[in-house]
Amino acid sequence: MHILIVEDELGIVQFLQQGLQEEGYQVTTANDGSKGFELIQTQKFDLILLDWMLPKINGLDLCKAIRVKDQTTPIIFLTAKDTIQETIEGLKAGANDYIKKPFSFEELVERIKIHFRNQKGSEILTLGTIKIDSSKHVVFKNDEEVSLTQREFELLTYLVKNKGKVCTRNQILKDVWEINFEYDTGVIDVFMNAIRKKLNLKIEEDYIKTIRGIGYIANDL
Amino acid sequence: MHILIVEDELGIVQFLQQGLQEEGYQVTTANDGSKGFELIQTQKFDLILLDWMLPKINGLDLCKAIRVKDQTTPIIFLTAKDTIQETIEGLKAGANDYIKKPFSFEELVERIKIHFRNQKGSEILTLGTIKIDSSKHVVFKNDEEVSLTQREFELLTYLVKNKGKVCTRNQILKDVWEINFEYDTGVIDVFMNAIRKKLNLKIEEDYIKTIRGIGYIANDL
DNA sequence: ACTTTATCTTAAGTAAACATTAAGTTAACC
DNA sequence: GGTTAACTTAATGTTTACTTAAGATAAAGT
Repeated sequence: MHILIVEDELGIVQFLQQGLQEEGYQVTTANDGSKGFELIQTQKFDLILLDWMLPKINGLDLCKAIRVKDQTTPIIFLTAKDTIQETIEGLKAGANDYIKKPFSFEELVERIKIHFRNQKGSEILTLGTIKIDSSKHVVFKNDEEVSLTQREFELLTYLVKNKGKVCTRNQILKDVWEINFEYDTGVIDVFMNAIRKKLNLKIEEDYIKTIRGIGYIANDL
Repeated sequence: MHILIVEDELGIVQFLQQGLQEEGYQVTTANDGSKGFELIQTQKFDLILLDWMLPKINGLDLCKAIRVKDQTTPIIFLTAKDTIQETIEGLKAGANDYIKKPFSFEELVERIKIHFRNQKGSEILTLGTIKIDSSKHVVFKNDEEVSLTQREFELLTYLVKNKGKVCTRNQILKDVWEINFEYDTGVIDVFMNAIRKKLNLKIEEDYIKTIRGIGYIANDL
């Protein structure tokens, strides 16, 4: 789960980043509104924490800008403003939640969890920095989208689902290609090559290793 | 949209009921926890407003009891308690939001809307610059009306409702055409072609992408 | 170090899936 | 009952992915 923090006060940023990372989240930070906006254009986040008062683009405008393109990613405002009118403005701009400073870290974590539990099971498999979202049929490496064909996708998914276990060529042929008889073909090699190329995986010491004479194995490092 | 209010202070109940009804919501009330629990067993609500201090069963226990059976209906706590520890307890029990008394009616309404907009049928669906008004059965692209036939409309709506998720050909055939068996037909292609033509969507890099070998996916860009 | 064998890599041929058009069929409306 | 619009089927064209095959490279065995 990848969280973006857009906040200019360094103390708060560090406090949040450290705390959220300890909770197991991947955290990216931006110290002003326009930097935050840039990050959102290029990367995919699962949740956004937004300060109200920000240099360059303020939180409210940033929130509106995000919502033009993306209505789904949860946005939580962090703010010292505690007038009701401004709370309402934020919610109207498309925010999903609102926490007043000073807030307790525990409460923030609980509120974050609420938004994640609302996002129903989109089953995301991971292999190191590789993410596979089967409902979207999309693969990310370091949050960059990589386009795979049907077979490439199936093969990669198969290896990742069997992470840590050696998959023999015959098993792969049986489960991915549905070829149930002995058959000498080089198809697997060709697809492995394509996957490694597209995901930029080195043959030696990377997430997918070749077990000579047997097959392949996937592993987080 | 049907809202249940579980609250024992008569003044607040009346204030909320009247206000929410003016906003167009259907409102049902319960003045203690056990009565609220009974209502939930027998009726379906779209959102529940829950007081913390209640006769018979308190709000926290009621919340837990609801969540045993139903994990999805949004629950918002209304409470005078403002200690962080208790806020957290409420969220952990499965509540989705938390408003401290005294609260502004406007803020409450905005928070209610947040939970509804996360749910289904907000009547107007959007896909980038495409707007679908399902109640009026009308589609706009860049605010220009586009006339679609029944099936075209259903197919587009289906894809947009499942925005971000791949819809397989079989799913589409099942859910839009109500064909539940394997059947080789090219109907989907023909309608996709019609939709793309009418909405002027390019095959590459547009709101509706083809996932070769699987189906189609709609996405805001 | 040479041979053997397995895997990697590339390119070209083949097959499958999709896009597109037109014609045929059904259903709705006047 | 005739006419129109919508839906489906079928045929053709186009694109993309899959497979085969063959040469290059790397690992294991002698």
